[in-house]
Amino acid sequence: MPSRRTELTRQAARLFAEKGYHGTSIGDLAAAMGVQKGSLYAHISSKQDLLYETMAEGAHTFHAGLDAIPDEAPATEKIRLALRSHLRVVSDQLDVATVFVQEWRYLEGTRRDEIVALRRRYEERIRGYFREGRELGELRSDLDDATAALLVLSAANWAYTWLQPGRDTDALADRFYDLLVEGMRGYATPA
Amino acid sequence: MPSRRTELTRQAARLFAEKGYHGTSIGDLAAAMGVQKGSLYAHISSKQDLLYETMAEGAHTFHAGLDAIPDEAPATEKIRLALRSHLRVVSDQLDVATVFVQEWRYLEGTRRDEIVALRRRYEERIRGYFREGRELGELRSDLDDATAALLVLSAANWAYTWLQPGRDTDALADRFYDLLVEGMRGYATPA
DNA sequence: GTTCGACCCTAACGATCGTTAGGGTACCCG
DNA sequence: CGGGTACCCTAACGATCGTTAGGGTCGAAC
Repeated sequence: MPSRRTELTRQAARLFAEKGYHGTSIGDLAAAMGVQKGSLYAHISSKQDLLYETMAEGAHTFHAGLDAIPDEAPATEKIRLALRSHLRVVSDQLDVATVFVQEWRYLEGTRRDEIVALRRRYEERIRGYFREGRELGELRSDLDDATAALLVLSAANWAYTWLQPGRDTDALADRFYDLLVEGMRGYATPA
Repeated sequence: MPSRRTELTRQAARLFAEKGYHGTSIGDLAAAMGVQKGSLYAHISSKQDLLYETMAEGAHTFHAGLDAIPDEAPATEKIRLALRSHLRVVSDQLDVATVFVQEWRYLEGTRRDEIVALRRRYEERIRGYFREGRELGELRSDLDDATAALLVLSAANWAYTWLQPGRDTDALADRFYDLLVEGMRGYATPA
């Protein structure tokens, strides 16, 4: 049985995703919990807490996905698995992922810096896969890996807008991956 | 000399992009105009007006970019030009583009439906280029054009987060295009 | 020289915001 | 039994929200 505290963060993620941080009032949160708004302050010390916790959970989950990728895998495989992981996280925790992408700028103070740093580090891990793939000869030697990483990160970060939970995200990720690796041009696949 | 009215919509786009719609108060707008907040209501009838106008301007500008693409061009060229156009709009009107992507959900009533429909139509025009390219044999016959269009739209819609004004957006667009067409794999480009 | 439109002011409205203080109930553990 | 912990209440706080009413100034047009 989930404690009221964790239930509150769940509802916060849901409402922040749906109406935005500034668009969600403490009263909305309280109503979702079936409680008077003053009562929430037995669990939190400010509304910012809820935003921060949602963001921290998102950052952790995304990073944990990359942590599960074996170091010894080929770089191309790491890219494929990273795409899979990312889409799976977005699908499994759509609310958290939505808030993570959309509402980070409403974080204040040190916490904001912390989350921004985690975001940046995530992007750099992805970029690293591409650099590795180029340097080890798995990818075109003339590959612009920064642009390639940006393309993958765009697809990943945009996913919350269209991904519907319950879909086979692995297959989706593989479709993206295939497209990126093979390209769209006719003669690239003699099929 | 720009009228105060257009200056107001400009400032609104800037502040909405920076702090979000709900994060921007009428007082903030008034301060940016060097005016008392009540005075704004000589120009608008509600805060929503400013959001709607920014959105409408964004929708119009993006569509106008596609309108300039010649019908008789090859589909692949249309895709390349569409990417160029989109990135140029984002760069030239970063505030408007940011609001267009981030704040549309705070529109209310009929206006919201109207803007959402324009968004959808824009996406469909892009998708059409890919379908055309596949059917006319410019692209792989087994191309999943929905996925390919989604990839391009992801890159386009995410651009507001990293694109800095003043950069050569045409070159950027071409890099994206090249990557998408040729793919990342080594043997796809015999150097 | 008066009328008109564009522009801005002050002052206040009712509503809602996030937050606090202080008190209360119910259950578990010693 | 006593103490603690988890949870919720009512009532209010000062601040800020979007919006309105009514009045005022200025320059251009007729």
